[in-house]
Amino acid sequence: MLAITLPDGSVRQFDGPVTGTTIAASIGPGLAKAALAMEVDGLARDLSQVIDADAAVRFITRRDPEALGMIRHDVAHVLAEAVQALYPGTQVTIGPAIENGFYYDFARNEPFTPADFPAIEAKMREIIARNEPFVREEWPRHEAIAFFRERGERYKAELIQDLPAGVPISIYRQGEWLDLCRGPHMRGTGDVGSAFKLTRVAGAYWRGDHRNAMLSRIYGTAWRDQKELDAYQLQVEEAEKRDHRKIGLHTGLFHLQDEAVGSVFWHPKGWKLYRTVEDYMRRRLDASGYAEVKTPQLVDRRLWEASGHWEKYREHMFLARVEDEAEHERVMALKPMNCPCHVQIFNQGIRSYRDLPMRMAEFGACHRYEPSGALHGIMRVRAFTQDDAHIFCTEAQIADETVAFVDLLSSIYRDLGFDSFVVKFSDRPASRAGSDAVWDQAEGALKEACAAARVGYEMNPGEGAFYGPKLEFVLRDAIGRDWQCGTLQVDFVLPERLDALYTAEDGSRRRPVMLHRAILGSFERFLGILIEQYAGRFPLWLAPVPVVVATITEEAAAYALEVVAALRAAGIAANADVRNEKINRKVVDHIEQRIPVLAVIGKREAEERKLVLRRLPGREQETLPLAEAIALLAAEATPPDLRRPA
RNA sequence: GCCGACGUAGCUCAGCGGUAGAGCAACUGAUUCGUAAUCAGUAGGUCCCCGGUUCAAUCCCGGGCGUCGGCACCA
Repeated sequence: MLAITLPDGSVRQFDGPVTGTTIAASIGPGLAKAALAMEVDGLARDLSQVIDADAAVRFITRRDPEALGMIRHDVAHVLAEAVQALYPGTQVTIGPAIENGFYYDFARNEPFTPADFPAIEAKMREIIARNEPFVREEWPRHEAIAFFRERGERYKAELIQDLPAGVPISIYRQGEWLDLCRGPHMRGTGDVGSAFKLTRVAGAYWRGDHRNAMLSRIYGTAWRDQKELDAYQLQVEEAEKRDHRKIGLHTGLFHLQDEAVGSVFWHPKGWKLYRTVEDYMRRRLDASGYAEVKTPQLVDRRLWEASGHWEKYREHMFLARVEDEAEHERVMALKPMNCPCHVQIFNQGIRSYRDLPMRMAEFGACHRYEPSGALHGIMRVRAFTQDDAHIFCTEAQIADETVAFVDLLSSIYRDLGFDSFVVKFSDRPASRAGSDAVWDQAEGALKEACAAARVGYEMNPGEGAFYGPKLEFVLRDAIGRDWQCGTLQVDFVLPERLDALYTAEDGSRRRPVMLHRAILGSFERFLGILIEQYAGRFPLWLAPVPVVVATITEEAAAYALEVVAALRAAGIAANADVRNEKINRKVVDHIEQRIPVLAVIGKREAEERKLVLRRLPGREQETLPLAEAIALLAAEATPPDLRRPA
């Protein structure tokens, strides 16, 4: 006898080992039809799996959250079978479910192109229509390896070989085709349904290592039903409209061009936005005990050699070779970061423990020769400005400084419209400076500080900087891509390399710890994300043109110019639109230009000295006396930090 | 950097082995019109660059540059 406990607490007895299929059937025909897989004592399993001991069982149906992952995983198998059927000689590798879909990596001499999709999708629908059951088998390891080797599947053979000993080698069959897979799967290929679509092809390195062969990856999306797929595609289209590259160009914020790849040409409106954010940041830093500095752009290679950057990042630095009068060549580098220069300022004179913590900030313009494939709009560029600062402090001060930093960062993100963000903790990378003991200390200090600041984080193993562990504050763009913006890095190495010292209370000379920290990260990246966050329609305090005053008739033009002057006097960078166009046209134009507030005036308003305010792209309007309207707009155009009582 | 796709007017895009087209924008004129595109006209292009094939290349081929999507990288 064995007892199966169901989620509602009820218990069913069975004479002997049973499959999920049998249990589901015993509960009812509806469930028997709906159950795709099950969870046995909390672990996902095939429905066909035999249960031979008392267990808690929960059935997974199409409605359950796990179903999406299963559909995507199963459709990846279907894709692999279809591809091997159509393109003999193609080797399979791995094909996981991912956010919104799935992919499968294939090894094939000739890469796929989107033109191949219709044929592949048609073949996939055939396989799904056949509804072949997924059948799980466990094979002895050597047999599995021999089998895949014989079929020329060297990647699969390698995968099996590298599976840890003791892990069962499970094989899933779907009709004639089979694949190594951990499972679980749904009942058969028919459960995949028809709400899937291949989306793109891409190259991807085998096992994510650039020294390995490049495989051909096919991405797809898959959903429970057509409605979900349609909704997803609509969402993707909407997200694409928020793309900062499109909005930036369209609303005249900036442009990029071939003669300065990776550098931004900021136009007047974009630069206004930039300066608004910079001014805001400067006020926040001033109020938080930071002292701003400015350091050289071109610095002799000696300093980069001393800091260790030369050895590790020379390839990614812009160099300038100059000859002095004696024809000695000097190699200078455009600074790729600010920290070594900040240490030079710290090292001037003799520092006391009384000077610590010393918070040294710079809006530091940096250049890095980023690999061409990494460039992305203004989010990943070769010339950028960091809101950088280095806090020179004692080990004992790390926790307090981290707490203060996280508070400041949270407040700033909130002001700028980001209520939530992800924190990642990146610990020691394989290639690093400093001893393990120093790393233990640095990672420990940062973890303690996180606890003190009550910051939850996810681990990002091996992703720390070469000189120390880091916290990354990650924001997401419109298309769902994650970007590291803020960062806090603990560094015991650079003070050592650049010989930073202070005199302690007991008169001894000690090394300060350096905390490298940034909140926006780079202005370029952050503004790119900000544009996507607001779809180019900023709150009044950020908008380069917060208000446009549009006339209905030329008779109102004089009043319009007067209103604009009054708005500007109140600190609102308003523009007038007195073009000889219909008001309908003006409304459309300013919606497209992402102007947040349109003030419409005609003869009536001019006579009554009023303003009609319309929040674009909305349709509602309110009519206010001029002074009242200006006061309202001025309040809204005030940066949030200046709105708060001091 | 690697794999793939793409590069035509300011923007969005169509097109073709016989030296290019639309819509919007620009400019000119008319219209002064109360909340989601007024009408008419004019002008605008080394078809990314360099080679090659061809009687002839924007189109085909090779190389380069750039952009886009991934991968790798991200001090």
